[in-house]
Amino acid sequence: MQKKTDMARILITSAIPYINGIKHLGNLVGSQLPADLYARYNRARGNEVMFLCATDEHGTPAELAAAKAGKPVAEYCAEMHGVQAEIAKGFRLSFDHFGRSSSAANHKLTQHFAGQLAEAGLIREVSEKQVYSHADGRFLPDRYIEGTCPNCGYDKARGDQCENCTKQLDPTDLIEPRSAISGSTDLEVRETKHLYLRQSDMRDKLNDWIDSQNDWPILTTSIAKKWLNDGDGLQDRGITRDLDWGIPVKKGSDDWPGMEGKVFYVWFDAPIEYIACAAEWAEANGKTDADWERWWRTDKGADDVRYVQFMGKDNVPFHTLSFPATIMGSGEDWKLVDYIKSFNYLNYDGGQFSTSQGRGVFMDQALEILPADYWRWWLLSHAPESGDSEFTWENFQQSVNKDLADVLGNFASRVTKFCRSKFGEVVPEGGEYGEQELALIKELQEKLAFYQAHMEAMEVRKSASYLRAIWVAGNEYLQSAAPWSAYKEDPDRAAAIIRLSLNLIRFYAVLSGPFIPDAAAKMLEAMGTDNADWPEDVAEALSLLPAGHEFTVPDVLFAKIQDEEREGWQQKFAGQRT
RNA sequence: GGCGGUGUAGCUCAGUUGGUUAGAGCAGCGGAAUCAUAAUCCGCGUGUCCGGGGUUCAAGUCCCUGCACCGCCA
Repeated sequence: MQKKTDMARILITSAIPYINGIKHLGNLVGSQLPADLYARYNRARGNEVMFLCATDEHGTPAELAAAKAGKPVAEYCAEMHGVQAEIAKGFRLSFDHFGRSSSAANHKLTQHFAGQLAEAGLIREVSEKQVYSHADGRFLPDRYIEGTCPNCGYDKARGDQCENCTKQLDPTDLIEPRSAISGSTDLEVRETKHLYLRQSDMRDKLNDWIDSQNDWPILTTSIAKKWLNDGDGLQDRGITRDLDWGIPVKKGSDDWPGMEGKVFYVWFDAPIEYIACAAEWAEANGKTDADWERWWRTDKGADDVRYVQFMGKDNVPFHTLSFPATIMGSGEDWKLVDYIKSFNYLNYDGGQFSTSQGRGVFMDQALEILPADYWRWWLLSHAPESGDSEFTWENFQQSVNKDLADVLGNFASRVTKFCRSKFGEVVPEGGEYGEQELALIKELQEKLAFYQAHMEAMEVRKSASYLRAIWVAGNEYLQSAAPWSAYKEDPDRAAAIIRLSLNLIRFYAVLSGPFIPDAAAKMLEAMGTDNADWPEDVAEALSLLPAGHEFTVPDVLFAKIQDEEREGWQQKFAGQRT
């Protein structure tokens, strides 16, 4: 049991997935899944956890996807949020709340932050020229304007860059520009006003803050430093757009003269949703403002909170610079992130996973073919921490069959079935724990310490490898203790070995829960207990199920992936998603 | 073009502030055992640590340089 004084408070956020479509396994392993692992682990250790995620809903891509689906954008987003929430449940992502960046709470907070920043003199107005499309009835972002490249003559150059000659372009450079949405050439350059966040003014402050984070991974700090120091240093960024779908530009609750009809740019309101999500959580659960503010306001109880963010490496600049600039610039006591855990990319069979090209396995497809635990285990034990990593079907099949079916699943099976045939479905009585048991306990105590240390450091792969080693230790013990031999001469000795082994199943269930929650629950259920207390003392934990305690033999925990199945999936997922 | 990353056994990867004969898992080979999802356990690894040069008593581990692949940015 946890002592009250050990209890920590951990705020965890996962990068919020964009609303447009279903994410692939590379997205999952880069943020939501490791965040869930960490959340589950901390809950299991008795810490108080607030784990938040949401959908990122604003911006042009959402509008276009909705138009393509023939639905109003709000309706489209609501629907897709439901789809993503359902899939998250399927993967057992244990969010305390899965919010929406389009929520009322986020509208209010985003407008509030903008007001605070304006008051602090950190916002400036900029008048700029943008392309307006009469046919589309909207301003076009640079990349949605196509035309002929003045440099190389390529006729599908985009307004921001020519893909053919890679030359950086301005939309006005294009010859015969047209809308990439409608193809219309009825375009007009209009003068429009936008708000910019003066990030450049905060460069030194941000730099000092980054410098003070000496325990952050190099991947994280090097990206941040690059943006801070590259060229002319950190640039101011536009925080508004001429769009319909988004959070209306306001200064707190007041109108913002000259900004009528404009919305905040998605990069500005998306991270604020981390905070708003907590407010949504409170509202959804009948809590008060104070209940969520104690996670986010250091002047309202959040000073002892440790805040950890999980994300893919492409998201690092926003989390190390832009969002902190918003927080710091507000002049209010909002919680800043304490640790950023970032991930590299997962590749698929020799190439990249790609949402736009439909390449790889997507979250919904994964759940259609195998239970969540299979994916969770493989993805986490191969998480791209030190560099990009590679998914192949052969590796997936081998790892899952060996680790889950042969090492863990079979252990539970051999122990429970042996017991049932010799002693019945009850923890057997007789004999005592001897030298072999003491040696095992000592070994487990050591491995447990390493497992915990790696989990706390968010070393995902290493945690997985220690967990696996803990499973293996059970098989080693059973093999050398050989209760099937002992039973013939000394049934009491066999009883003691099996009593310990049955306790090991419960022990494994508890330790494995963060990785494979469904199997862990099945193991506990089979052992006829709901005691999922984290083991502090291994010897104590392994005598928790006493002689006479009833259990049941569980069904096969992990069916093996057959060669024909693997080959079928390999083919099925070889092409593009249709 | 600029910046960053990666390049270690057939495969996926570890290698902490440079220090004894470079490691793990899987695959492969041999053996033990037979309780179990033909699962488990034990034993077996000379691989130019991408190439070249340098610093050092000592480099996979630091510096320079070349090559390959990848990413980000412009």
